[in-house]
Amino acid sequence: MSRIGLTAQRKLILDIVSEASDHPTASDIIDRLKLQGQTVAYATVYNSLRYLTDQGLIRELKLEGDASRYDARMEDHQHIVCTSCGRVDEVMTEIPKDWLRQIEAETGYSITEEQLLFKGVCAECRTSNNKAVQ
Amino acid sequence: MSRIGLTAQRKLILDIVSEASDHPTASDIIDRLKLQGQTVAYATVYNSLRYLTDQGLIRELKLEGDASRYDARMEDHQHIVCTSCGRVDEVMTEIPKDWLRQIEAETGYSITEEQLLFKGVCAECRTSNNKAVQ
DNA sequence: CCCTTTATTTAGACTTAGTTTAAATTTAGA
DNA sequence: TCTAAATTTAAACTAAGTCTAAATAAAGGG
Repeated sequence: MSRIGLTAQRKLILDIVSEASDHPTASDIIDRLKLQGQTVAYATVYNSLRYLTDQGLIRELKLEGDASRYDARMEDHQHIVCTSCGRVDEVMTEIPKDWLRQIEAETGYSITEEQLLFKGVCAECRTSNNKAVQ
Repeated sequence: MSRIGLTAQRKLILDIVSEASDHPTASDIIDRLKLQGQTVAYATVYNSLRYLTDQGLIRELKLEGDASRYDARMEDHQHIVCTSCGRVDEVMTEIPKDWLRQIEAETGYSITEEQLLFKGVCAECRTSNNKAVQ
């Protein structure tokens, strides 16, 4: 029985996710590793991201687009994406407990997790009369 | 300027999505077309799904797994997925308005859309002492 | 109606994101 | 040190979806 914990590769990847504020994709992470002059195999990046997710050290997010994004903020929170510029911000406001209880009553499920994605236009895009996606 | 509306292929696909209660994927839809003895090109299924989504006739859902799912119920609603058996149900309970206003205040966004995914264990899985994902 | 233009469908090549495989390497611990 | 288990690696592979260019269908003006 071994309890290796963080290998060098996993640590590198955890550090990148922890220091990022933009919820990077696997491919973003590969780019940043290259910028640091590190070479980590493609599959190792994916394996490590799964390992870190399973260990509860990071979270996998499926937001817009095809590629999963990763987030090292583990406090309970949700996300909001700007339909105009694409930035993703954190939503820290807690989900109303009585609303969750209402949903459990309606559906018969016992809820264990919530993945909430809000979309809208961020303050910057609203002020800079950017008429993109509105 | 032409306003063709529904071609034969698009109508076939809309009917499949409308009659389904299981949020089918593109590949599910291709299977069901084959079962009906219809042949619609692969790319046409994707093109049609996008067209129908753009026209507001169906909704694209990104739930668990890699493939998008499609839903013809257009009333404002959300989804809940059972972590034990994988079934997906609709959540009709409305999002508390004051909570949304709170999030707008916190983030500075003006919210235009919500994609909320709840996870939990459905009533059936709980009673049939299925210990899978708990 | 016929002709031209525009939209749609089609097959198949291609892309992107991620998984699998099997060998090589590393690590842990007896 | 030696062995067994875990991890990393490169490369092949898979799944989901997009793109391209040609073929077909439909619309509208004359």
